[in-house]
Amino acid sequence: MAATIKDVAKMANVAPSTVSRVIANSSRISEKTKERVREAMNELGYHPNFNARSLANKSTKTIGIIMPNSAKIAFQNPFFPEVIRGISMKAYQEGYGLYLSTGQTEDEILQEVKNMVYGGRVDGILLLYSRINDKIMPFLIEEGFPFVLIGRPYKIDEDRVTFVNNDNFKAAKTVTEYLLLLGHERIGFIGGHLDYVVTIDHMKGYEQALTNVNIPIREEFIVHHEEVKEGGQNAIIELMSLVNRPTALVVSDDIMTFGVLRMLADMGVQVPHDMSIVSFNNVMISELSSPPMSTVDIHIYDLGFEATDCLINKIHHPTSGERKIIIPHRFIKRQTCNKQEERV
Amino acid sequence: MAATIKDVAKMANVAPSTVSRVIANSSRISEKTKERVREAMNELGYHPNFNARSLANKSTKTIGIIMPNSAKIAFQNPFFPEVIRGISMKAYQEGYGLYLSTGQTEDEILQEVKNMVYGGRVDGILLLYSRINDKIMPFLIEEGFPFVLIGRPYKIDEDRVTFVNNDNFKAAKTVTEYLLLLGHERIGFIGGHLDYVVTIDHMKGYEQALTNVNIPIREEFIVHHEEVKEGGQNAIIELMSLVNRPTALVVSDDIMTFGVLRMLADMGVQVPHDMSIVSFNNVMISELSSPPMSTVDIHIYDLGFEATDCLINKIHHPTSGERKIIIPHRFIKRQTCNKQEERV
DNA sequence: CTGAAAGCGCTTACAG
DNA sequence: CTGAAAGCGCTTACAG
Repeated sequence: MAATIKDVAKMANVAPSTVSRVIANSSRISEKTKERVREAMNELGYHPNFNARSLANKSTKTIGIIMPNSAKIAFQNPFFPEVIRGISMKAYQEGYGLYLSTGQTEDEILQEVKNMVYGGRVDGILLLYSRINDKIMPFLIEEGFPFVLIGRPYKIDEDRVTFVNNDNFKAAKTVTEYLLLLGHERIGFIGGHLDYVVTIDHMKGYEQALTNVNIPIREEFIVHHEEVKEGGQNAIIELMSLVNRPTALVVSDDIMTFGVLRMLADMGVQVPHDMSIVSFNNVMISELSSPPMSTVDIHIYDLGFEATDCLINKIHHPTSGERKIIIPHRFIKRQTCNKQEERV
Repeated sequence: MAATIKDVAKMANVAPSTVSRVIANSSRISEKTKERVREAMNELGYHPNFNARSLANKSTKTIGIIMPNSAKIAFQNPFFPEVIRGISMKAYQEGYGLYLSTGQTEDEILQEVKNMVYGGRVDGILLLYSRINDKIMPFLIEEGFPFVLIGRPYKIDEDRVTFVNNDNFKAAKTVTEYLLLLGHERIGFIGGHLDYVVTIDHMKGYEQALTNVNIPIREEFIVHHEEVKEGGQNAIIELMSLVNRPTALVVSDDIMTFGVLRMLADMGVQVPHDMSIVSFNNVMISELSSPPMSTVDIHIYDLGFEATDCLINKIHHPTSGERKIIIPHRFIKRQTCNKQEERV
């Protein structure tokens, strides 16, 4: 049906191998024949067959993107589209395509990854999340397959994986200190599932800030929920039911904060007057909350962009060492934090 | 490196063709040899090479997803992640993979589509948007390549394309009538770029509702912006600067409505007391606006799911006719609409 | 500077 | 029920 390299060769009166070399723009072919071949290609509307090329080349020029149980959780949070934006931009620049994981459970995803790797469907993989006891990363390490993690590996394997991350510990410590300096002493923490390394880092930063000023860590002030939307709302119910409520909150994710703000408004609790809040991510919509939320911009787009850069590097230079990149964060002060007055 | 069909054949003492048939689970192979071959496959950790299979098969088992200039606009709006969720689910069920467009300009995207089609990179394509004067769809029609449109084709080509859409005209008409029935007479419309068919349909529905009750359409009440976030905010400035301001608004997109609500709050305009608003999409975060927005749930997930179903059908039965599917919508009343009192 | 040939790892008529 | 052979459309040593 479609024109092949043979058709072009015939029309240009050369061998198929020559056509192939013209496509690759080999310097060993004369300008004259290049011209002739190119004309034939245009004439026939020739386009190289991707699968044939991949098979012969053992290179697909495509990157696999692995999200945590894709449909259910991941795409509910604007973090993922935004990180994919960054990935997409860099991938396009470098002529790489994007292949998306679709599995729901971890086992399904692992199976997909195996198919990608063994089947030669992608040249490298981007892991968009970091979870403890995850099976995907160990598999990739074991296989020596090029991949880059967005986030950081938990404890072990630190030196065996390239990753792009924020300093989430420090960011959480800083915003907690900020609340402390505003006079808050009863500060709660709302985070995602403790399986996620980012949650752990946020929590540790929060705890460290409290410990540094000798404020004991109160278990009941720390709540975790997996679902970002309902999670924020449920967390608030728990926290506001305490006899001794917190006056300020560190929330691990902006979408959770939307839930928190919504629920607080329903309860008639004024933010920031009655409750101060700092959050993380600064996704596109964060500035549109009511009131606009103070949050840590983690430069999600850059995470994706840099990770893709690293990955493509690894694909091209498999033996180059592992890299650890920290994308700087920036605290964006908006209107969800207040000085806490002394009022017994 | 990786085990091939030949290695398996050797180990199981059969011909490569037999191994291939075992993979395809051909009924012409005896259970005995199937068992033997499968053992060998396990032993060797065999996984079929994807590119070889695609080349021989002329089928890739992957679907191309085309978004409007991917990075910049598309992923800013939760519509796209949500529709991809639906796509992802159905694709996974049917054993299809997802390949994402990454180009930024229309020309770049068209080039990508050509590569996908001519290069045999995907078996079918999902167009996630419908824009007038778009070059992608005509190309796909011309080539007779399997694709499904989410949205509807504008005027021409109605009968030559399979599409999955909402009745956006009717939905817009209904919500406008709702505002009318609440006593509003000065109703504004904020929409996306008029290139998008969905914007046109919303606007026509809005206008029809007004015309039906003999309210003249006022140009200055209709504003369009492409950017969802800034768009909503800019639109409000324009509308509130009018001498005779609207008392109610039909807004084409929930994220725009977030911008509208934010800006209105800054201006001290009370919603719904001073301004009623209805919106479209009901994305995940819509219920978390302040106040929670009344919006039309268009079942985005279903759009993606059904479109994928249609596409896979088309891939399997290329000659079956074109289908037009309308996903039902549902108006979700929350707290952004009020009865309009008579007050000169 | 160019060509003939082998090979990438599968599938699928064809033959038996 | 199974095998030998040709073919999918490229690339790339090897030779000249």
